Amino acid sequence: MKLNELMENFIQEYLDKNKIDFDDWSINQSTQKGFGDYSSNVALKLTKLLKKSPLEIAEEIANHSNNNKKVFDLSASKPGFVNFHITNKYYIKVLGQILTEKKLFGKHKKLNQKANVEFVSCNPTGPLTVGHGRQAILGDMISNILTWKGYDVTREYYYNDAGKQMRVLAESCYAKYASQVGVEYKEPKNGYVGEYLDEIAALIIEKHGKELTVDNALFRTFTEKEIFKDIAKSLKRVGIKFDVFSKEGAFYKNGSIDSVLSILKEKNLSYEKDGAVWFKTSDMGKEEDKVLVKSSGEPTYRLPDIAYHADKVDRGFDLIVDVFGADHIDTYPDVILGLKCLGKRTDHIKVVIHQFVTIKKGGEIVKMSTRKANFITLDELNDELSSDVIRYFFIMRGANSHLDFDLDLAKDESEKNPVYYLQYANARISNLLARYEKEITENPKIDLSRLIEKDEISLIKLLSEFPQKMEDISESLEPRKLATYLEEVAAGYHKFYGNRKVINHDDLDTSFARKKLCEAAQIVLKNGLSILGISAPSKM
RNA sequence: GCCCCGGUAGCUCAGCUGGAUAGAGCAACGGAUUUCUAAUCCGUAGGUCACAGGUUCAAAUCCUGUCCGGGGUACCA
Repeated sequence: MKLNELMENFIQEYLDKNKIDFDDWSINQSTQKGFGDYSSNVALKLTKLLKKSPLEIAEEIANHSNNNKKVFDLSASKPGFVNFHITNKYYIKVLGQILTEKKLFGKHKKLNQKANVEFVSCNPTGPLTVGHGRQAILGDMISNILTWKGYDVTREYYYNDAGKQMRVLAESCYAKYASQVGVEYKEPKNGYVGEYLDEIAALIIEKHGKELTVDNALFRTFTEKEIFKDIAKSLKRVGIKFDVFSKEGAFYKNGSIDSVLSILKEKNLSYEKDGAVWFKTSDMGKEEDKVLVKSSGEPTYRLPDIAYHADKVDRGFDLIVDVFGADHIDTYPDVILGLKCLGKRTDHIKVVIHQFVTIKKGGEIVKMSTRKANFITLDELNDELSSDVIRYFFIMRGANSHLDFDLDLAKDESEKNPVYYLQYANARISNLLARYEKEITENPKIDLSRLIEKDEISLIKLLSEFPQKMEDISESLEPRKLATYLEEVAAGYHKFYGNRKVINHDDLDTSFARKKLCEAAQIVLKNGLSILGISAPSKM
């Protein structure tokens, strides 16, 4: 049984025995030293009900019969906490478990459930920016976390290959083409102007000659293909691959957009006004109705989004995660509403919203716009920093906080990036283990209970928390928490390493036990780093 | 206008489903090194948790209001 269950049972037994019906209590890690490893507020919460002083209740609970003396001792402390002191014996047992389970330690067994994670999903109108990078890495790590949790994960990229944006892109590309072949053509209003389009135009000339006219479909298809190639390349450089690409166009072709419209109309949830089709969102608690089909006859993004999500639901995933930028905060509820109106299941959809990245360059905040081409690309970042550093950089802040990305500082600080701290801990262990094998050839008996020093036990304690940590993270979908945890593990290891000599010819039994602890620390570090998609080199 | 996020050490940020004496990294200062890889460790200093009310045995954490900063807000996606 898990540790937290054992502790919960202990308190529950007390409540049952005294016929107290009460469940508003919890057990938390103790923040203060000297009060055990975990503590419960149950006594404090019970004061009103029992009309006794909290300390008195706490003492009563702490003193009631404990069937788990091998796992924990108890104490009560002011103002009324029940403290659990976990025994070394228990930790030693977990250490043995880590060493046996190795790569599987903390990993959930197969759930036989499918999860879909949609992320990046930006239209192929230009290279990926640093802003997209945050989402790419966040989504990738969330996918890893869900895989670790036991899901079969599909990574999906959805984009619009059919709308106005792509038309403007095609025309912008033609404008570049025209200027290169010496034909007069006015650039479209709000067109794209980035240099990448010059290159694509040149490529079109090279492959298809100079005689093309503006209505040639190549300017759309070729450009889309080229830009997409580029996007895929940028993603690959930070270790990201997608399983499925869904195109908006497909939902026009297979009729699902029409069918969404007709269902909504049938249910009297849409109406026509000013030549447009409106979604009666105001009937469902929204402030105003939203447009589904513009008066031009073109749907807004909302409609295909609903059709696309309906398709995802129909594909039978047990969990659907959408990773969106902050601009979707107002819009995704419409999509969910749409699904509900179609009678689709929505309770298994999780939306992770991340705030935007603001870029500083030369001390100035850069307003990013793909259209105006004053963006910083993920590739530029990649040219300067390693994939490991980039991955870590993006999740060092919570997704829900703005990320001020100072490009100069990132380069400057890449040497100080905490990712090296983690990697160094791992490299240190590798080196030590190799050295151990070389120097000590005897095979002493395994006696892990020789680990009794404070720094040893607290390291094991940290390691033992890994499975629960992953459990929490797979709920909250916050990779940052894993990074923070791994930093603690690395710190715990470095501390242990500084205090204790592992290789000691005069005490082989202790040496061996310590070596085992090093192995366990490495197991947890490597497992964690693999989830973050960060390498664990054995030498640095 | 409406919506979202943030305001915690000099700087960058953790902590926020309420719990005990508010943490880490960087920067500053002092120490440890014939190294099991110092990309490390130990210590010192640094705080009115934006402000004001409220709820509670208990508030950085929850509620209300105010101020400041960032972002979003189309018949663009």
